[in-house]
Amino acid sequence: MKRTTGRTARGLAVKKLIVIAGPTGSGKSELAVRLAQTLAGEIVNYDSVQIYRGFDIGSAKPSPEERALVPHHLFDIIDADEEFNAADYGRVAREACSSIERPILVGGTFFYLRALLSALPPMPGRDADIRSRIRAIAGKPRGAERLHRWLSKIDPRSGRKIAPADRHRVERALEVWITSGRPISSWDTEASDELPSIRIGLRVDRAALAPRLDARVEEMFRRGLIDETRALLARFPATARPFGTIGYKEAVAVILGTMTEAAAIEETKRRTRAYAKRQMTWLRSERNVHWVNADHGEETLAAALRVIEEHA
RNA sequence: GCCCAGGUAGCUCAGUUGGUAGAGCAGAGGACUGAAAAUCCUCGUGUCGGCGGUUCGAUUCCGUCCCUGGGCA
Repeated sequence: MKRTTGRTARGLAVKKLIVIAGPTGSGKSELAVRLAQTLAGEIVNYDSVQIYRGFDIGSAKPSPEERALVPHHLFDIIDADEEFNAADYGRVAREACSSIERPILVGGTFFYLRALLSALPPMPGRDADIRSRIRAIAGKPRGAERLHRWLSKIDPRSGRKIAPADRHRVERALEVWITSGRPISSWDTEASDELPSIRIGLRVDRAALAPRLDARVEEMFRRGLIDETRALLARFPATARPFGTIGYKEAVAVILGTMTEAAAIEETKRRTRAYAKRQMTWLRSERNVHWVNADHGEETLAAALRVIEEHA
């Protein structure tokens, strides 16, 4: 196999999306910027919190300086009180990627990535009225069990797959049934729809990751996560979605006086670690991921470039 | 030195009217179809502080020693 720099610089015959994946704190953003500089690429975000305007410190959003180095897309595209979900992301991201010469996807919300690459089935979307009806039942004694029994009746497959306590999934499955008359499990994605991509997974040393994540959380609080949250809280209702995310939820608790700052830091560390673990679990089951060792500077970049050239 | 209260899973603790013990957190693995940094599922043998005694049987009762808090001197 021979490679030429010309081929890499000129672009690829078939456009493949370059995807950088890995747990939080694995150095995805840095690698992406280096890749973008080398390949004349543009960064496209697939992180569900970094899409929100103003949620900067707690989401570890790239700084303005970093963003000035290469074009960055899908950061700061919505406000905290706007409704936005994976399906919206899939639509917005497909459009963004189609207009960009060499997109390099970076983020950690693999469900969003799936919504982009595979697209979600053409099921009905959210329906606020139906949701509140379902939630009213859920709030009653043994409501969760009743909803799950209902689900099992209309969609045994989903009933088996979804745990009664998994309120989000039970709720959505029933919502789809009520609005479309079809069980959610009957909507399947067409595998052929998948956009071609080269997925680079950053492999990290588990033992080294935990202390690094801890340090990063402390740094976030030192840099003013609580003040940032206070300012956002003045503009948006505390019930807005991003206020429930890691770090922001704890910062809100400190502002409300229900948690000490020290406890907030510990809780944020805990949830960050759990999040990284969930990401790794997801990534492990993903097919076609090319693994590259993180934190090896030039070596990581070189390995990533090699993967891209070999699979372009 | 004396008096209390404790010493049980990596941590915080519950419990056993005497039949060798279980929660939360941590940790590990997994799921993921419009809330996804969300929401869930699975996984618990540890000289029950040491040593003696009573007992068929002690982590549980008794004695003693050690350790940690707190109080009194």
